[in-house]
Parts: sequence; C-alpha cells; structure tokens
Amino acid sequence: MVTLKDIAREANVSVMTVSNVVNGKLGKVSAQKAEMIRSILKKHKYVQNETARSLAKANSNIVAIMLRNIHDENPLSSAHNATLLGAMIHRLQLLGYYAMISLVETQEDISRNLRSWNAQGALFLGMFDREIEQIYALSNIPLVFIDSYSNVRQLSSVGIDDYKGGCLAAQYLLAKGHRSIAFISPPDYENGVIQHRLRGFSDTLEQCGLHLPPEHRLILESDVDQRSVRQTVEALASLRRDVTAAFVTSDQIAASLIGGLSNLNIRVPQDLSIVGFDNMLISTQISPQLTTVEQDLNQKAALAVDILQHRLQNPGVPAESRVLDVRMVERSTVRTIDR
Amino acid sequence: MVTLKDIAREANVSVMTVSNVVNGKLGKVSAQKAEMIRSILKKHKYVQNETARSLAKANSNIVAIMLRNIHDENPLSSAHNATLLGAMIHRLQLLGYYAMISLVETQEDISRNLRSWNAQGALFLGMFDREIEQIYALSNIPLVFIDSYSNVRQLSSVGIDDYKGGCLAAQYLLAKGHRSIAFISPPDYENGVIQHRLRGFSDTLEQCGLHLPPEHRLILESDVDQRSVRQTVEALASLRRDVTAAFVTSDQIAASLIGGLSNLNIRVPQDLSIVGFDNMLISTQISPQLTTVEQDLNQKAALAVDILQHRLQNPGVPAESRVLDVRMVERSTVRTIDR
DNA sequence: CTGAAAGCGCTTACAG
DNA sequence: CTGAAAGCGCTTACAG
Repeated sequence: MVTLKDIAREANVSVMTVSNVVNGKLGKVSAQKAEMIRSILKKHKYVQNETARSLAKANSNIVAIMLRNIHDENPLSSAHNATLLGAMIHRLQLLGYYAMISLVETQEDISRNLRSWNAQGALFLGMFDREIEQIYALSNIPLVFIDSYSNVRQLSSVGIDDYKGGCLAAQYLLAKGHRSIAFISPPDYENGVIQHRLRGFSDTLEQCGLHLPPEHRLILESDVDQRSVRQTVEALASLRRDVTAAFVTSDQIAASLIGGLSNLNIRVPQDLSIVGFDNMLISTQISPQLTTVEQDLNQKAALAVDILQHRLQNPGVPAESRVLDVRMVERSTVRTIDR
Repeated sequence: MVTLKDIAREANVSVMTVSNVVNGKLGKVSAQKAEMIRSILKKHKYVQNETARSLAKANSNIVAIMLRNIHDENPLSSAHNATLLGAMIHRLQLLGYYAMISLVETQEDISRNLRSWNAQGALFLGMFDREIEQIYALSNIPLVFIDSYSNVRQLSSVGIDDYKGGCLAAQYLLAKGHRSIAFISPPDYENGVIQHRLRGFSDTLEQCGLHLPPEHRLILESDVDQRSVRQTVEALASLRRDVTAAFVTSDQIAASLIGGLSNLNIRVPQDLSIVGFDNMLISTQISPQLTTVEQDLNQKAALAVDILQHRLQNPGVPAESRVLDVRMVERSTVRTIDR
C-alpha cells in the first residue's frame, strides 16, 4: 500500500505538501508542485487511508445504519426495509459518506456500532420506543430515527402519518359500505407504528358509531413464516361471517393472506375486501391488484439522510422531525356493498 | 470518549496492561489486576476505538460488500439481492466482522471501497465478467464473488447451477407437453448468469429436436420499471399464438408479467404457462401460485461468508468455488398439454 | 508556499 | 507479570 510518505519521498517534498494536494487545499501549494505531485499520486493509484485520516481528524465520514433485529428474522426480507436501506446507502454515497450496516438487538450492539468506528452520525430503523432514550445516553453524534415514535424531546426523526393512514383505510372502507372490518398487523413491537395506524383506524370507525371488537384484531407473528400466515388466514376465514373487509398493515402481509384465502376458495374482493399498506411493487403484481395506502419510501430515505447531513454540517441546529403524508391508492381488492 | 490511557491512569497501570485485558490476553496479566481493570472498564463503558486498533494492527475486521449498481436502480429493490445481503450481514456479524456496504459502478468506486478502510476481505454481488480481473489487480485481500462467471483462475466464488436451472425449466415444460416456449429475462449484463440459464434451456430444447427462435427470446430492460414490464407483457401477448409457455428468469419478473397478462385477460396457466426462478416468497403470494426453479439464498449467503472467513483465517489456502444445486418446485402456473 | 513536530488511540516487539 | 519506546498513516497547529 502506497502512503503519503512514499509519495513525498518520490516527489522530494514533505508529507504535508502531499497531504495538502490530496485534500485539495490548493491555496497552500504552488500550482507547479501540485501538478507534479498529482501525477505521482495518479501513477501509484494512491488511495487515502481513511483509517489513519479518521484517527487524526476524529472524523470518519462513516454513517452507521442500524436495523432492529427481531426474532432473528432477516430484516431485509421485508421489501419495505430493503428498499429504504438501498435508497439511504445510495444517497449517503452521493454525499461522500461510507455506510456501515448492522443488525442490532441489544444496547451493547448499538453502543459498539455507534462508537467503535467513531461514526459521524447514525440512522436507525424501527427502534423500540423505550430504547431510544438509552441510545441518546450512549453518544452525542447526530442520530436520526426512522419510523419510531418516542417521547424524547429534540428527537430527529422521519416517519409517515401512520394515524392518517389508519383513518384513510377506514374512511375508504366505510365509504364502500363496509361496517364490520378486521384489523390485521404484526405485533406492535413498541415502536408505535402499528399502534398509530390502529388508533386512526378505530377512531374513524367510532366517529361513525362503529367500533373494533377485540376479536376483529388479528395479530400475525411473522410475515415471512408460512405457519403464522396460515394461522391468520384461518382466523380470518372463520371471521368471514362477521366481517366484510380487512385492513392489513402491509402489502406483503396482505398479499400472503390473499394467496392463503384463495386456497380456501375465499375470493377477494367478492367474499372479503382487503386494503393494504405501503404500495410496494407487489400490490400490482397480485391479482386482483391491491387497494392500499401509499407511502413514499424514496422520499423517506432521502429525507432521513438529508436531515442527518444537515445536522452534520451545522452542529447545534435543533432536532428536526418530519412526517410524510400518505394517500389512498384505489385498485381492485375492495368491493362496494349495497345496502 | 474514554481511552485506554484514561483507564490506565485510573487503574494506576500502563496502557499496555489495560490493552492486554481488553484483548483477553490474560496470560499476561495477574488475575487480580485484570479483575480490577475490568471493573473500571465496565464502569466507564469503555468501547475500543477500532479506528486506532485497525491502524496499529493493519487489520480492521471490516468486510466490504459491494453491490453492482446498474442504471442507478436500487439494487435492494430486488428481493433476491436484499435477502442475500441481509443474510450475509447477519453471518458476518456473528463472526465478529463489520459490514461496510457500497453500491459500485466504476473501478474507482471499487478501488476506493476496497482500500480506504483496509477491509480484510470483500464480497461482490453481480459483478461483470470483464471487471473481475481488474479487481484482482487492485488489492490482494481475499475476495469472494457471488453469481459471477469469470475466466480468472483461482477465483473464490459462490453461485448456483444456472445451466441446470435452465435445463430443469425446459425439461419440466417439455414433460408437460409444451413444444414452443419463450425465454424471458433481463439483459445479460455480462455476468453470465442469464447466459447460462439460457444455454441450459436451449440445449435441452435442442436435445428434443426443438429450438428457441430469436423472436421467442424476450428481454426486459428493468424489472421494477412499469413501462418495461408493460412492453414485455405486450410482446408476450402477441406471441401467444406461437407459444404455449414462457420461462422467466426471476419470480419477481414472472409475478409482474402474470399481473400484466391478467389485465389483458390472458389467463395463466390456461392460456399461457409460466415457470419462474428463485422460489421467493412472492411465488406463493400470487395466484395461481408460481411453478419455479428454487435456489437457496440463505445457503448462498452463508457459504460466501464462510469461504471468505476460511481464507481470512488461513492465509494462502487456495481459492474455492462452490456451485449450489437448484430444483424444480411444482405449483400451479403450468398446464398439461394433451396431444 | 513549505516543512518539522506533536498527536490521534491503539498494538507490536522488546527489555526488565 | 509489567511497562517504556516506537510506530501505524494521517492531520493540526505552528514556525519559517
């Protein structure tokens, strides 16, 4: 590995001068020397040793991205997480940062990943409410939380209007004449996302004098585990007499359920209407195409990175929380009930 | 940030002694002192500065994972890539490595990401054939390529038997009585995967005296872009008189095509049979469920990491190439043609 | 414009 | 078992 020192020796200048050229501090080097040094740099394909640079500057250009690991399930088998992660990495790179990814479970995982490479900042996906406060105690680099609800003041976060998402789904189904509707989701995991969608959903029902009985609230342990999908499908099938529709909090789960229902000869939307959430690619791949609540993942990813960068560039700016809008996308999984 | 020096001062010992305790070199420290130091370490929640450690040891425990960026499309919107990445990160963590992820396009991207943090090793996903040789020139850390074909000798790689996958699909469709079959894939991108599947497919046809005319070979520019899906659906629809089935090289694309066909009232499998590839979750989410060629992504990911680790632990061991098996999974998108 | 000195937080190699 | 010295490859702060 060729170092600044090697280059300096060959160029007959000091290490400092080479360093200035590498870092583009051209005011400090004569144009002629700079050119000469640049050509030697190129000749040897010099690549800066970020490890040493980071140690000397206490500035690494690393951004840690931490994904909450739940039940040891691959968090990237969720299309939502994967798309978001890809978009964040892409944008970080454009801005000159390195992305170090870790799947975290314990405070210790977080602490280690936050501090060992002196990351400049960190992006968190799906952390639990109660963990967030503790994370702040670990480090004082800028932190941005995605899809987390928390009471911590001065939290930088990006999320979507989950409450409104629940409202939209309920309003839409009510407008189509549905009066008895199931709510299906993974466990809440204490990050508040599900809870807010549920609240928006049931508040809207209640405004119409309806309510969501506990037996219409179905919980799916895992959206990738076949067995738990099957159980939920069966529970849903046995609810069929009571319920004309279901709001499912992700397209991925909705697609699995629709597949399972079709095996039991329960047709969507004729026998049961379904509204999903996310508007991922899969909502147009299944048949009938899924009516769903849309969120913009690319925007969520970009905004998270931009907020982080803004705080990195302007130390001391106050925390910033952004809530992105959602909207209904009407397709073919909800039927109109005539009265 | 608390450093070894701080701890050493408080414990009234040298930095070296603390370092030995931190690194578990207990043979070198008296049990009593070790215990005392450990408690101070814990009290201050000491976290090792990997930056400094890496610089001193020339050993970072970072593994770089590079994903080939094509057309600036999010590589993690492919369920295949995302699942693979998640599984690799998980396994790397278990073994004590840090995962630095980058989306690469040029040799310079690769060079920078390979060298700037002195990564111990690197994992490449979907690199082009012609690039691989150049990558070897960049660095001599252990490299493992996933799903890449290359003429480079001594290449460590993990892939699947793409040729056999093509054969299986063709054999299956032939056995069901199909004689005129389309082959649909993204562009080959020179990594050989598509090419090998195609060759297995067309060789098998030829063994039966059939062949694949060029107009039955459809190329989809992008599997996430709606327009290119629509174009392919139309092309496929207009082939319908000539063709009774299509082999599609990913479940994701197959699902999109089936969705598009159903909008044109072309039913699968009655009007057209489809075989997919991968056996991702989506193949059971769509209806009818997709008949497909299965590969084991978790195994692919684990093997890639294990081969890398083996080379990391045993410098000088020869390169190792592994090819994983594939198998047919029969579901409901292929009909039997009576003759 | 140029460079010698000191230091970032750690480890290696050696002496006691 | 313990520690003082030197060094990893860079940058900062300063002197010329």
